[in-house]
Amino acid sequence: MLSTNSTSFLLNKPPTSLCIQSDIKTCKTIKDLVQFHALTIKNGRIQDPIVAAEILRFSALSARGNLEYARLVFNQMKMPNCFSYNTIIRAYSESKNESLEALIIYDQMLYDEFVEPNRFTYPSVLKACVKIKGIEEGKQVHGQIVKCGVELDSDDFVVSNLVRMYAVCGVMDDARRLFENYVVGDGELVSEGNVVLWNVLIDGYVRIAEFESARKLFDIMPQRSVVSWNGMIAGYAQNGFFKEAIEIFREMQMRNECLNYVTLVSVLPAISRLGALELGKWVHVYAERNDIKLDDVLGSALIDMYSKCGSIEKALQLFETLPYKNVVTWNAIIGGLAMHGRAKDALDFFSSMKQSGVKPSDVSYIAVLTACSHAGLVDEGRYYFEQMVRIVGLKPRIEHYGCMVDLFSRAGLLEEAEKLILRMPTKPDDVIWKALLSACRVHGHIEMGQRAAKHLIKLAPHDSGCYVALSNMYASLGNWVSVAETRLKMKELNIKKVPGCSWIEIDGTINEFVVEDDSHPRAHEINLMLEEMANKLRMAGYKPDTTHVLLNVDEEDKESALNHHSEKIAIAFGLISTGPKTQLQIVKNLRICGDCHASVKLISKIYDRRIIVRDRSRFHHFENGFCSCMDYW
DNA sequence: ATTTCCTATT
Repeated sequence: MLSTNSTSFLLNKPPTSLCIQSDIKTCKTIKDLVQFHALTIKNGRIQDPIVAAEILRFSALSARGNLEYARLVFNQMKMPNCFSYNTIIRAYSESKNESLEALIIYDQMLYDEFVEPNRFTYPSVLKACVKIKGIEEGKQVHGQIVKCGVELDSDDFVVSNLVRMYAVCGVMDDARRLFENYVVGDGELVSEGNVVLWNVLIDGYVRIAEFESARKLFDIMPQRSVVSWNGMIAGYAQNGFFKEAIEIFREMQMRNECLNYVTLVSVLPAISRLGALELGKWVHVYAERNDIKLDDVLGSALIDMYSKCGSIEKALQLFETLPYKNVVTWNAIIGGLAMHGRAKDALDFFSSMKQSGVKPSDVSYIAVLTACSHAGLVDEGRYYFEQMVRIVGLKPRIEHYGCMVDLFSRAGLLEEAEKLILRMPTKPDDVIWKALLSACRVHGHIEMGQRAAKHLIKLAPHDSGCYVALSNMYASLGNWVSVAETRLKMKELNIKKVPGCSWIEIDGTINEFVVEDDSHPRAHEINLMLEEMANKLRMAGYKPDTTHVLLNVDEEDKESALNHHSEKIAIAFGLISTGPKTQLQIVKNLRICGDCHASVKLISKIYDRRIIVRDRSRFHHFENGFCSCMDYW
């Protein structure tokens, strides 16, 4: 750009005057502060404890501060006052990895006969204990608080940090006891408007995934802040309770509760996972209309939402508009492209990322390897794996091995996949064996399939996945005796197959269907549509591929079973609920089966609809009889 | 003069 030159010229001009800061309030940068500091040393004002404390505070806590400088200032104080101790302790407790230093200075403070820790000291000291995960240190500090004799243990800030310390360390019994002693006096609930204390305890239950206790407290708490709502949403979302997260979010809107930036960032992953595009769009519009800052963090969450909800183009558009992109933003778009099977674009973005100076993380490589695996780019996958290990020096995680096993297995390089599993340094998990097993089924390699299944059963004896995959493999070979044996074994061990489940969002409502589902209010119309679809498919010359049906029953029954796979029901519902040519978007919990894949291709042509299906591992864009995955999946 | 809770990517 032409204008860049003139701008940088202006920026590079040296400052015309060196104005010495004479008041700390006018200091903007650490340089200003150093000048001011020098001045106070020269004129002796540094001896004034208040001036010294202010200098310390600026260097330790202001946004442009510098902890090293603060430490030097602190070390030069002959008699640091309580305020100075508190300031430096707080700065260290909030530091990235020097929190232990906060405890060391606190210890120093205890030995200093001229100062006593006060109610401003302990929140930071406790925060430092949490940071270093020091429950023993925390208990000691708790004792010191109780013993100090000035009733610090009835200060809101001290108590909520104590409860937080126990809660974050997972000692919920102690956290609860403290909370009850403080909040409930004489068996009566005392409401002091102390929402934070409630939030902290709820957060503790959420952390150990005790959602019943968390929800109970949330429901009865006398007052809720936006943080209470956000905590529940984030907790549900991070633990896989996506519907619950969205329900709470909806309830917030219904009650006209104030939403903020954190609310949106917390609910978006849940929206992404469910593929609720309409709701996701609403969040985007809400942020724009309410001046919620669309920065790299919220931007990354939105990019992930658009790509997981099928709108990879919208994700790309948004990506271009973000002025600042961090490594997560790049990972989101590269992972999105990979999911949509756009391997070349994913690799191009990966190189732009490096070019723009953002260092790839291990997650970036997961995205890149996923892209290779979905497109069958075996050599490229090998190349990037080697690059990651040998050049970038990242230690491969089990997920990276998973991608490589997947890459080899799908490409039919089963021996190489198995070799890698046997020589990888970490113990292969069930995901890895499952990747190999399902490839063995596709490529009809029964001996290796049985070997993989054996490992799988050992690793996850009560997971239905391996039995289903095994029985699938036998079924596709027509070995019904072995299918029956496998099924019997499942029955004996009381292992239930995870039911196939698909959902489709219509007018902002998520409609969920399981196999052979007829519980929907419009079930009758849906069934009529399913019949019509089957007829039209047959007229188009389609022959159902019944090897995907596990039962040894009549061909006719098998066909009927196929027709009632959850994704077909969802599509039928989509067809009757939307106008002609409207694009349909389906999300499925498992991988789409071969028969559904083949028939949805035709359905997209017969009904002239774009149909986007997100299955467990990737996106399929069906249009005019073809699928974007080019049948490689 | 100071202090607490909730934040994205596979």
